[in-house]
Amino acid sequence: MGYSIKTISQKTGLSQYTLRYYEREGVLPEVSRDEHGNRCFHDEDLELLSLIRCLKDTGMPIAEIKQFVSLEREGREALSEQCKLLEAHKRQIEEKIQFFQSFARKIDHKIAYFHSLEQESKAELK
Amino acid sequence: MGYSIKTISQKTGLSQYTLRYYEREGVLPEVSRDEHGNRCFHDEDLELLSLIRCLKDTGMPIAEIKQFVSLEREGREALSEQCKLLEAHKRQIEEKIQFFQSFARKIDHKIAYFHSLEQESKAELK
DNA sequence: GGTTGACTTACAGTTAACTCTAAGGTCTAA
DNA sequence: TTAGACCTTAGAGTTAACTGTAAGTCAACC
Repeated sequence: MGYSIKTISQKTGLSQYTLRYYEREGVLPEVSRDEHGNRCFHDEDLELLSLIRCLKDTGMPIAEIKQFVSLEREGREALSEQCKLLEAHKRQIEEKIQFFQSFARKIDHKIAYFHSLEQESKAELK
Repeated sequence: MGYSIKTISQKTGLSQYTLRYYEREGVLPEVSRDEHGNRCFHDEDLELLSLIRCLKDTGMPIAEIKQFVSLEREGREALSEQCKLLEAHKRQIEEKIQFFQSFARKIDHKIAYFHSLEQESKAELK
């Protein structure tokens, strides 16, 4: 019989506000309703949301996620299109990882430099 | 005799608007002026800006960068404080790298799954 | 000596991604 | 039967980080 918005909010870590916002904006396809008009999420929604989180947290803007999700509705004809999007995004993630690693090294150098300054200061006090 | 804002904008890739905004907000310490009141950047500014870019691009909010930079003015007493900030940030970058790597794998699985669906579709057409 | 171009300030506007409020419906437990 | 917990919508408000505009100064070129 499906999950309430509260449950999905807890399971995904996205606020109820955000879930409604995502549906409004078309990031999430229309969620089905129960007899009272309340949202009724299913396992497919949960699965899609997990992919959406993944895309979002790796820096894909929601406009682009929306595009990806809208291809979902077009079925098999759109599969290669979706693959292209994912592959392009994966390359971006990999670039980001490279960036982050080089930044981490840079920060390391800065930290080492700061430590050497501290040692100097201590030496002066003697 | 120092660099103009235009030069610095080109060297750092930050817009002139952004550079002024950073100074206004205290992300950048007060930049010295020439006899006409125009900003006159020096190599130290350039160096600090390169660290600022690095912190920003690895996800540090500018409010926190501001805090880090304000410690700069306090000289040697603040060094260990600055180190702590950098070290904490480095840990965050490393966590992000982990995250990104696991997300990249997840996207890989999705791509593989999509490819298998495509193969299926082709097989059906025979 | 007028125009062009780079700069200045103060302040208003924009964008993305939420986040909240108001006003209301429905169900359950005391 | 009423208080409380849940949900709904429409639409307004917030936040971070810029980005743009307006009005003005100054120097260099034609």
